[in-house]
Amino acid sequence: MAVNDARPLRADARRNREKVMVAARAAFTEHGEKATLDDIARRAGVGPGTLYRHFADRETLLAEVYRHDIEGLAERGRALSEQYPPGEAFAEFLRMEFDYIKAKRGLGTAVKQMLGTGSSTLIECKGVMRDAIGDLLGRAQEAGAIRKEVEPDDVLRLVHGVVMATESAPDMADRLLGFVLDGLRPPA
Amino acid sequence: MAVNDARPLRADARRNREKVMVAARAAFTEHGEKATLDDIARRAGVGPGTLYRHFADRETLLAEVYRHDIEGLAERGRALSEQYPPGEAFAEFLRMEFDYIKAKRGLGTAVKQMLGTGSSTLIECKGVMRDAIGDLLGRAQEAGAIRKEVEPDDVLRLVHGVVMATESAPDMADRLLGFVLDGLRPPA
DNA sequence: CGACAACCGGAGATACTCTCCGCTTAGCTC
DNA sequence: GAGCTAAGCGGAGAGTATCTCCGGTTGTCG
Repeated sequence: MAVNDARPLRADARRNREKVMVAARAAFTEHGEKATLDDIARRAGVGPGTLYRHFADRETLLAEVYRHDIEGLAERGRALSEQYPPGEAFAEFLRMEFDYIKAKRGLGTAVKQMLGTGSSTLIECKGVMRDAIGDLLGRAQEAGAIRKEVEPDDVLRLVHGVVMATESAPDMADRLLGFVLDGLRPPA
Repeated sequence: MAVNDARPLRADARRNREKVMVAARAAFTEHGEKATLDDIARRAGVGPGTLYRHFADRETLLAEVYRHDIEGLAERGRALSEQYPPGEAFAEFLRMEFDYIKAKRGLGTAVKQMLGTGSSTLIECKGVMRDAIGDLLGRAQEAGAIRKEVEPDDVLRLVHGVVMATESAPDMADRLLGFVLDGLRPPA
């Protein structure tokens, strides 16, 4: 729906969709994940009806904003693997993912809750992240920096977990991420 | 409020408060953290007004239910330290905490979100857990099973994180918890 | 038992999500 | 550029959840 229709959106519709996305990103960043949709519509200068035609419900909107960000993250991840040695690149990527979710107060938690509902957009996001992590992880493993039995999903979840657990205490983030990374390294 | 008032509650009020707690625990376990409060009141056989006099809002109620459970957990934790050797007791406690939050679908996430709001009940919970963990952690550290620089707060947050991250995939829980525990052990 | 404070409960104020539909306008055709 | 058509707009409002207020009721104490 609204994602891949036969004919392209009319110009005004496309504009409005974009305005809503921008307003939504701002609102979610500012008020946490529970910004009201009517308010987002108002900020965007469109009626609630317009917002809801483009995004079926609050979760869809949230997921769409998230998807956009995730794709940017994965992109930067690919760049990392060319700038750093394998082990470093991996650790650096985790820190990056980290900073992102940290900047988005509560968004991570909200997204996590939605994963249970089976949103197709989020499943897509997960795939994108899994690929990005999988690549870096594979290299790190070949280089002997990370245990062989660790899988991309493990990393995905661990990072998410640490992020969520430190949303209210960002200072601890690096420290905890460090412990987790140690747990992924091969035994000396 | 309603926690430590000068005079004790009237008998009927006390009864109602208890009925609401029971209904709330059932509802939260059954419908996840978003069971409606009016529904809880109905189940408990009281009016919404009564519910809201005892528990200022949804978060307060959730926190109160949580507190009750946490105290039980901490109690069981103390028992563990007498049944197992230090390192084992510690690991076993984490698994226990784990199973509890897992059983409570989504409650962990909800509680976590509230930590940011500074609920006094939850701060108390955290204190209780920190003490329980601190004790087991201290013994494990003395026995050389866990690194010296690990602090109770680290453990608290890591476990919470893993729990939240595996709410939608409980099968991975043990595995991830294992990685985290490895990260807390002294380097070989 | 009588009086009074504590407590009850439900009607309803408020707020939010999401829908429906009459009006507007972009974009194609001639 | 004028007219036609369907895509799109936006706001009124239905549905629902949270939380409040207050007239009536009931426990408790002298």
